[in-house]
Amino acid sequence: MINNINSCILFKECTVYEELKSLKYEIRRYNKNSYILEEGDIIKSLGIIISGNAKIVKYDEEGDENLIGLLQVGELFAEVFVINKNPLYINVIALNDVEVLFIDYNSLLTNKPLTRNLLEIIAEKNLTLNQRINHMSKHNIREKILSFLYSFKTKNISINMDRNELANYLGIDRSALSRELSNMKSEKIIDYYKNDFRLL
Amino acid sequence: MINNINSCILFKECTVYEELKSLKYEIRRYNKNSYILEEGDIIKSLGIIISGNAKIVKYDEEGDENLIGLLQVGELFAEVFVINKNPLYINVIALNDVEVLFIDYNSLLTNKPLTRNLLEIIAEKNLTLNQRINHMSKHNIREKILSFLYSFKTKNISINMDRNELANYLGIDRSALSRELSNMKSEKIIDYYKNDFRLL
DNA sequence: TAAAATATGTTGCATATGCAACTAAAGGTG
DNA sequence: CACCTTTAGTTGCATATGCAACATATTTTA
Repeated sequence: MINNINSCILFKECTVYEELKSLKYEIRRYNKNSYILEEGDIIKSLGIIISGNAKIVKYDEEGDENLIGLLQVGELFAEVFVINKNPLYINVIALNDVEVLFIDYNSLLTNKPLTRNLLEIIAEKNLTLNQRINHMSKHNIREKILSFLYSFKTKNISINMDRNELANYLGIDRSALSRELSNMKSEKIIDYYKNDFRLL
Repeated sequence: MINNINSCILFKECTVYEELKSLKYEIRRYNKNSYILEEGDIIKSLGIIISGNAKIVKYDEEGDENLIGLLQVGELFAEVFVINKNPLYINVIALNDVEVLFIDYNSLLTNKPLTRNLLEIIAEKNLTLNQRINHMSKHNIREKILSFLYSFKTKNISINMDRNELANYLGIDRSALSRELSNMKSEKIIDYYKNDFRLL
């Protein structure tokens, strides 16, 4: 259902149907576990999930699968590879039955609002990556956690990662993260229950 | 001298003079040590260094200056803040007498080749940041170093960072970096002299 | 070329944190 | 509800690495 992506930021302040009229695009369907994009591909279209879920993975030297991210309806993927004409070094795999809208990059560039939105999306990712680097650059776990929590600019924080994901995000060991969270709780620096944190 | 920026990637496959005709822009001059952009500013123009050098810094909680990067002739700065309309959280300071070309973002968007180039620049930065995160995510110093060196895709590597900068880039201690480099040299995993490295 | 400044290497030491292995709690499923 | 799976917390231990302080090497400046 194309309507699903009305909420996609790429179409911010646009009507999907209207914009698509002037674009070169196609809709493709994928079965569970099939490859939507594969390492080495050179792609010329932006992909947007219309229905279903997908994962982005990378295989390391030993061939182990490495989860980079999850894709939900309305999410864009692999934009930077399209823009830079670089061969993909990630894989995008359907987690269930998935529909994808592919928009030809060249035709998208003729559309000013969409181009502006694309720029915004990538610039936003840029800031996000920079933020993560800032957290990771801190010299100990406590500072990493605090850097992360402060970035929410509020005392009450709900995060959308479990402990494992948070540990990966900050580049630390899960058990060490748990340990330090405990310490900080007992020192009354923070309080938390599950994924809700509070700065004291 | 506007000619200095012919090499700027923003003008890739363009003639600066030609493109500027259709753009809203201005050229500003700054004395050594003056602020080109200041934390908190909301900016609507992309800046490009035409002459001189500048630094990008951030002040931490204690007010200590933190070097984020250096700007040379032809380099773009603070693009992501322009695109996202976010207030700046960095400062750009002239290291000597500096001339800056400011191009109004809205008018730039009307120019397809420049917009495409801007997208490329930001996408490229994105990949660079991702790469750095990959290095930093490794679990020990040796792996960080190797991840960094492998990313050059060649056995002979010249880097443009000194040890201190490299240590910061990888998020580790300088002396620990030196130590590990020594170890790797004596184990004949790598060889190096100054900023030239070789994978064995 | 001497002297000062900067960059890199070395080393001892303390400890923060990764790792492994386990326990406890929560969530999901039939 | 009982069972299984997933997620989170705990703890002992070994060690990699941060830190500090110094030594050496290289570059810059006058």
